[in-house]
Amino acid sequence: MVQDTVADGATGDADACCTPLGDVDADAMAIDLQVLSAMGNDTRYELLRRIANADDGVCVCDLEAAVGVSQSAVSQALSRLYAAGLVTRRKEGSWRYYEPTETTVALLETLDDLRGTHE
Amino acid sequence: MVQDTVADGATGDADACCTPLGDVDADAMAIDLQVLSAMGNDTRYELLRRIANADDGVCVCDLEAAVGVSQSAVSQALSRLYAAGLVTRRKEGSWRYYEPTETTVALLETLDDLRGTHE
DNA sequence: AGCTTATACAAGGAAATACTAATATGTTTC
DNA sequence: GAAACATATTAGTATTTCCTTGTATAAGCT
Repeated sequence: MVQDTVADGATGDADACCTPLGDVDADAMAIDLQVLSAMGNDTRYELLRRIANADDGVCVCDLEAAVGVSQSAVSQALSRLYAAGLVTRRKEGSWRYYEPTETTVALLETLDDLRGTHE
Repeated sequence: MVQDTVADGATGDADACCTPLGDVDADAMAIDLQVLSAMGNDTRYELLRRIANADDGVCVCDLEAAVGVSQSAVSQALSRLYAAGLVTRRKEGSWRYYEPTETTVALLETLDDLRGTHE
């Protein structure tokens, strides 16, 4: 397993205020960024919420009606969510059903908890 | 408390495959999107990780050395993280120390857990 | 086979983003 | 108060993003 890290430019000279900081795991960062940037968009977030709300899989046609963008935009958004590991897709006849992954469920739950409790 | 929701375009006619989907809370969405889009960026994610890694607050000068962008860019990134409620800032002399909020800690932990366990 | 429906892919453009450079503000030190 | 340092703000720009239109693929129907 590659254990690459992003270099810490400040390593070496400890100035008045500057203490060297722990490095960031580059692989983890890449994965997390995929996830976060995929979720962090109006259209995709809403699609994800709707997919997560439904108990069973949701087909694309449902989603198209729900969010205010073209069929093509929905398809692209879903592809991106899929690439980020946030949804699974299953083909059934000519429809395609999307379901949330554990990652999606866990993150949305965390977000809900945070909003509920504080601030 | 306002309980606004994003309208579900498909409400009413139930087609062959289309079932109406639960609506998405607009307030929750706005907050979550602030958080997710703030975190979902290379520079800001790395800053956040470094801030979260440090036990005590981190001052901007540390961070500037660590990530490969200008002082101005770091300042802007930190402002955005602050606006999203992901860090607190405290002034001490001419330095400014940033610390992670509970939101940051919880989300990064969730992401770590997810990466560790599956896939 | 041809038509319709469901979804994906490709190309282009408008809008948002994230940076740099320059300047401003505030703090410490001399 | 002036110089030096730490951070923020502004303005401009290059890149990226996200959507639309148009086309392709694939399945179901007649």
